[in-house]
Amino acid sequence: MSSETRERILNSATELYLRDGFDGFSMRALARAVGVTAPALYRHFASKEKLLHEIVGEAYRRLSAELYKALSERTPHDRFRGAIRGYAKFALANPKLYDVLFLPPSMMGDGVLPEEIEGHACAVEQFFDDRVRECVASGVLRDELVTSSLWAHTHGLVSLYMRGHLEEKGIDSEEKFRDLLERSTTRVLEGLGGPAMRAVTGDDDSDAAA
Amino acid sequence: MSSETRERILNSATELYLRDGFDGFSMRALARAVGVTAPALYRHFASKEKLLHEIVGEAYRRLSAELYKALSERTPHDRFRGAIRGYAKFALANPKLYDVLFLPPSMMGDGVLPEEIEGHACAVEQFFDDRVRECVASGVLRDELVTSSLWAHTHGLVSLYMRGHLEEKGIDSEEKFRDLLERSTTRVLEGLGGPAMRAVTGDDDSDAAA
DNA sequence: GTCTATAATCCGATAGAC
DNA sequence: GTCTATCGGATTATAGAC
Repeated sequence: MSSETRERILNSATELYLRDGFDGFSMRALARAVGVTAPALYRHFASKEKLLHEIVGEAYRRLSAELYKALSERTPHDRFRGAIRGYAKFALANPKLYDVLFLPPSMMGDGVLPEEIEGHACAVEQFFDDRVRECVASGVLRDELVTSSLWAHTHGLVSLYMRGHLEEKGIDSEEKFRDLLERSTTRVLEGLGGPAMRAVTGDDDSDAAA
Repeated sequence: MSSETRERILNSATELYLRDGFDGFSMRALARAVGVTAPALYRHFASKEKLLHEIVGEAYRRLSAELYKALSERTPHDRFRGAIRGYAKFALANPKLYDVLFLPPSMMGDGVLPEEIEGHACAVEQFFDDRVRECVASGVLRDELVTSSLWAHTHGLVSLYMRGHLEEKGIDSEEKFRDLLERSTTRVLEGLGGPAMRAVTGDDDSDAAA
């Protein structure tokens, strides 16, 4: 039963953290939300900072679980597209936890993040690197450099959607967003440029000829 | 003289905001920086919240100023690339101000954002729409739908860089980031796919043939 | 318009009873 | 494991003298 209370604290803490930020987050308000008194929280977490670090760890754990599902796909391209879908699925299913992964550093406290969390972050990046690398090997992607471009495109779309910046363009439901993500990813892979694009970028960027 | 003092407060406030972020910002620290005492600030701003709203307005003003510089370029494509550069330039020069433009509204204080700020946000989106539209008209971009893809790609890259997620890939300076942004944008316009891409996306996505 | 002084509130964390 | 009580400190904001 002890871990059940811990879980309840952690859930409320995640919500409060994303609403109030690191400094705005208060152990007292958390205690009120959970329905206990403040000192009781210190039976489960050594300090405010430690508690918040656990939230970040949980976020990475859930994201990783979703990503690794893509490994059951059969081709590099399917695993790569599956990874993007899993990434977005995690973000839409856990919007607050997703926000945690990209919160401004100023809201993550003064101290440095524990090594365990840094490890989780590296693992996610490595996962995407691996997906891209095997796509390059099979000729589906141009080169390893596209990892940044694709991650940026995916994270950017998710981020804009979750903050309502795509509503003016008619993207007002998860279904429409998933459709946009699929079509936008395909377009990015094929090129956003129109018929006149080659003339514009072909002669002043050596990367185009490589 | 009265508005001059106000300006001095606002400048220091912006600076402190850039250093400490939304939560770390304190009226007392601001008073110390300006060289007056805290109560004096309340002669010029009704509350901390009102003062911070003015800072958000300042953020949009700086972003817009950077964006509009791109209008002096001579072709739609140059104006569009210039807009992306200006967007990133603002973000790198004012990282904390950039963050606030994408923070959930719940973290911007209790009340609703002033209408003036909402107007600024819409103006920025309209600006990007216009840049894409004239690129479509001149055949440099495929269609208006790429606005989301390009904004997402740019915002995503900036966001990943500012949170240190690109350091493992050797992007550890603003100069390297600007170079990555240029190359990644060009690649996205031309397509990230390799020689085998058409076979993968050509038959199960009708958008490819359009 | 700025100051000193202060009210009122909130915070993280701990001690010790139960 | 949770409680009451409390320390030491921070904050926003106000009152009233000058």
